[in-house]
Amino acid sequence: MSNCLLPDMDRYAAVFNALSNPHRLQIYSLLSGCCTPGTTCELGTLTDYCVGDLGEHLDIAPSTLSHHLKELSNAGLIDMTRQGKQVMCAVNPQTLGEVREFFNPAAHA
Amino acid sequence: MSNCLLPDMDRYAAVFNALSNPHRLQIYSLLSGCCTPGTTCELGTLTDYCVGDLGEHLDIAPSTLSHHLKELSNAGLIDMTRQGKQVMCAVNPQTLGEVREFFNPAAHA
DNA sequence: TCTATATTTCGAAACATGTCGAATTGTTTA
DNA sequence: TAAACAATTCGACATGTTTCGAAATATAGA
Repeated sequence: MSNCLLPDMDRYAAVFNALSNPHRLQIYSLLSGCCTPGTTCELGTLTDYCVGDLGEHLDIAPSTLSHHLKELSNAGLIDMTRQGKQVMCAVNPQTLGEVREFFNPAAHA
Repeated sequence: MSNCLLPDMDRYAAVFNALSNPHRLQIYSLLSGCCTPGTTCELGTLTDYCVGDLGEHLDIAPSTLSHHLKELSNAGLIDMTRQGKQVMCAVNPQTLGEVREFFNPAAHA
């Protein structure tokens, strides 16, 4: 059994590309539960936000936000599900696990 | 003490940007010691390569390789030091540690 | 000093990205 | 059904990225 990651190179590159934009990284951090305004960091506490609530933290046009969310979703970093008028966003835990392994491959051997 | 990462958002975005290109990610993986040709994965075994040796794995022009190495270096992901005619490249362990914390912040609390 | 080897810098072309406003789609409530 | 709210799609523009070849720089050895 190999930990070899080279075959997945393009997929990991796409994941890092999704995190390479400050706005997208901020979105991902918010969903990761890091530094919710008014709280101390409760890391590992994944938090759901609807698109509109995310927008209140970001100072970008709704269309731009939508574009960034699509990129995060396409990369597998977040899941988006409609609930009534709103669309809820959440970290995809499986992809988070894969990225952790990428940087810390010995830890799961 | 807070694990808050928001102040470092732009820096992390720059790190992920450096890893967002398949060629750069392959360079970083080679230096990380993952999947050296002819070996099984010996992860955590950071490996040094000179620029020319990296180029033999990549099928890109030397000038392009040089550009990518500069990006990885600027992001703090690798260190480059000249040794005679050659320039040796190696993973910067501190930045690797910071990225690990980004995805696994509870682990060091 | 001259030559060979290793790497970088420069300039240009092709391509991708981030951003917005306007228009559109989906959903709930009056 | 009509209006209001939430989010997305589309088209356009400015900016940034990837790539190369040619030229320049750095080092070692004859």
